[in-house]
Amino acid sequence: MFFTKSFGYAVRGILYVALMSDEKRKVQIEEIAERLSVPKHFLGKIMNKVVKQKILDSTKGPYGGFSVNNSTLSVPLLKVMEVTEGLEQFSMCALGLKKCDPEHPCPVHYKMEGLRSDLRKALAEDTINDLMIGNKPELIRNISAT
Amino acid sequence: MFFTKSFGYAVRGILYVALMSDEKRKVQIEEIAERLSVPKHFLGKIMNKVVKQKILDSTKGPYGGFSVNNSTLSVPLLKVMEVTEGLEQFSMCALGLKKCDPEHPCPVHYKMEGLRSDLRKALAEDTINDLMIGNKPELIRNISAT
DNA sequence: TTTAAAAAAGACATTGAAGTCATTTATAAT
DNA sequence: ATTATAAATGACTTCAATGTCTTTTTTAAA
Ligand code: FES
Ligand code: FES
Repeated sequence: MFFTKSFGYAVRGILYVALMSDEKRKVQIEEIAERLSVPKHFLGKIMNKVVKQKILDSTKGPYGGFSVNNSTLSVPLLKVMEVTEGLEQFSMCALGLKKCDPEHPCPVHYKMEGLRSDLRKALAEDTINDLMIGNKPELIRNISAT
Repeated sequence: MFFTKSFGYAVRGILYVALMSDEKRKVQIEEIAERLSVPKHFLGKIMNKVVKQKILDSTKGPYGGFSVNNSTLSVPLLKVMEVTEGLEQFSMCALGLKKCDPEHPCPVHYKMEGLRSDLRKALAEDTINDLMIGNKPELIRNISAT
């Protein structure tokens, strides 16, 4: 795949919270990790970053957990990528060379630049909300690892 | 970048040999590693795989080294990727889910499938020869890490 | 046939992503 | 105030990609 596991965990975790935290209920890391078959503590660290970047809210203590805020649904996947693995990918040479720019184009530079920008555009356009079309149970099934 | 370092080393190594082994001269790993600023022994292992897959020829001993064969120039980059890091990327879920198919599409499946197939197509179309247009010294500069 | 050169092979070391575990901090209910 | 709950934090382990070093194998020249 193009991304780190952290990115996948983050997207699925955010999505799960967005799908489940209907009313006042908050969603605990325990539940997310179980339903998504994801390592609990590792997911915890990733969700922590997500909260620090205001993509989700969290509260400690009893009846605490993760919940959406007023920006959650409009967060683009590119933002999630930025939080989890950074955006260096998009400015790195596909062949691993130090510089990647039109001044020092490796033999695949122009082609790769096009593909990278396609991917980046797709991630910038797609928001959490865009991933939530469809019926809830099916969506949840489709983000669970089985 | 989308690829492993191994892939980049392989492409650059093959390209260097294709550019330098004009006449009867063979190119040694020592020279390749130096010119491309790549770890010698690691490159050696990668070149070894490349030779095993008949992308290049090699001979041991004095006056030995790596040389192009009659298929080298028509090898697509996809083949180089297959040799170095495999093609699993193209059938893996972008979110890390076990299955990746239209039966179990994650929320980014269709978009990612499109992007992946664009990349795959680009790599399948582009051959070593396609990367060799232009003047030799500049090409060599452009695959050196500096 | 001996020697030197070069690739091939194998045994380790390093590194960063991923994962585990224990402790600390914050908070809601009583 | 105390307690229980849940996130946050930090120390550690694991694993695969990468990188280093040494030894082995092959081959051409003399
Ligand atoms: S220089 Fe290689 S992709 Fe830009
Ligand atoms: S199922 Fe996720 S990319 Fe195909």
